Amino acid sequence: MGSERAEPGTIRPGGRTARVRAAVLRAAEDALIEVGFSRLDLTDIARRAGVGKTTVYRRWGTVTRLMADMLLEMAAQSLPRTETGSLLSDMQAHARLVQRTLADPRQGALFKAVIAAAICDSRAAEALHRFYDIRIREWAPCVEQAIERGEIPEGTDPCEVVRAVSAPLYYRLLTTAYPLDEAAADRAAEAAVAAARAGVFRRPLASPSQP
Amino acid sequence: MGSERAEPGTIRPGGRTARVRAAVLRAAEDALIEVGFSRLDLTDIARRAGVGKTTVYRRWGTVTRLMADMLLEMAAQSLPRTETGSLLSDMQAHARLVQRTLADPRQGALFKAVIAAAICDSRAAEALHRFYDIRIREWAPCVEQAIERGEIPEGTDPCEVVRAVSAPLYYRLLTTAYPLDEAAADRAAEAAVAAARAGVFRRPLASPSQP
DNA sequence: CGGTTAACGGGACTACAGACCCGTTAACAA
DNA sequence: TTGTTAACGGGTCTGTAGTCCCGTTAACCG
Repeated sequence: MGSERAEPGTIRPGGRTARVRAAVLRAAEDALIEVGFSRLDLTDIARRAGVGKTTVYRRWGTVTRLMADMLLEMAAQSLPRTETGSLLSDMQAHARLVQRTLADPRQGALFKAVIAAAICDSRAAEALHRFYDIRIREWAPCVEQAIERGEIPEGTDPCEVVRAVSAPLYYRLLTTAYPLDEAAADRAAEAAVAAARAGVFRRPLASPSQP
Repeated sequence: MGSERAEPGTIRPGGRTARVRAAVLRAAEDALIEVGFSRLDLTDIARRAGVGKTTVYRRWGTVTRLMADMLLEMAAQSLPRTETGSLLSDMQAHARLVQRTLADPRQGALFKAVIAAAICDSRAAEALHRFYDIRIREWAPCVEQAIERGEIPEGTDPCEVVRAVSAPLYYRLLTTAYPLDEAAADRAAEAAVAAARAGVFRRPLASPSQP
């Protein structure tokens, strides 16, 4: 993120290196959509990126590490959240965002691929966990405000509510052939809010939400 | 399943073939746990199974098709469901079953792997969808009885309720590093039941639940 | 039983992903 | 600028996953 001073024995993230990284990540994304996760190979990605394959093998080494780096990049681009006055509307907005993202052929394939990568490699898994941690936390304030408004009980774990909205959409994407439509998104939001109102997501004691 | 008559040009699923299939599926499962999905290769599986690698390549051809066959096998072994007198207890039983399965290192790795396979290959995806369709339907009667008892509204889609129980557990498994404990299972069951009581899973009109 | 042939298995062959070597380019400091 | 060296890239080599050929085994039939 920041710019480092370069002393002897120091990395050089400047111009060329950054350009190579961007080209490779973009090429990897393209290749991912075209040939799918399992058929990805670094030689092909290097060719697409117009970069020496030695470079790709030296910097990333494996497909899954490259995917982990893609996740870092994805996490860096933060998305804006809406803030209407009601928890249901906010969670509906979140659900629709997730639904539109996963339903889009390109983005959907990308998300499936990073999940597959996380299953295959622990570093990719770590990167994926960080990514979702960030994304989920971005929506937590909506839930906190709902608590302050008295819509849902004191002590409710905000992140659990936000996850409860996402979960059914991902589950549907991965384990069924049904379309990810707006109705599914709305149901996910309604279900999470109903459960939150019922006090299901209250923390048991004074323990942090993220152990 | 059934036994066929063998006319010229007919398959021979008898003795040896079945034995080979069983040995290969078992070896694939072992290999999966030991080296992980991404490092699976058919030559190694053939060696583990004590079977000619030509056989494995001829019958399955790719890792993902072998995984699809594993899913057929998994779907064939049906599990018993509990039937207490209350929806919450039934859904808690379901949630605990899913939680214990996914939390078990062996089974957890297996389930992650078949999901990864489904992401990589459309045939494996189809097999996975069938598998979950069966598993989810097995628990639907609990929800139907709850409707008859008047616990939840008429017109509730039973499968959607059962999926709502599983979803948060799978989401937690795939996108976080948090442990899949009993508390998570209970929360999943409580959330689904609360949403069902609120009428979130009623079908919009007289349309079938599975389009 | 014996004949037919689906299915298995050993071993040779091939293509190519990934490793390695070493010369070239261009960040960064002075 | 100029020097230093991190990082890039072309070319070559190698291990091995996956294919192919062909002889062997054992299901299934009559």
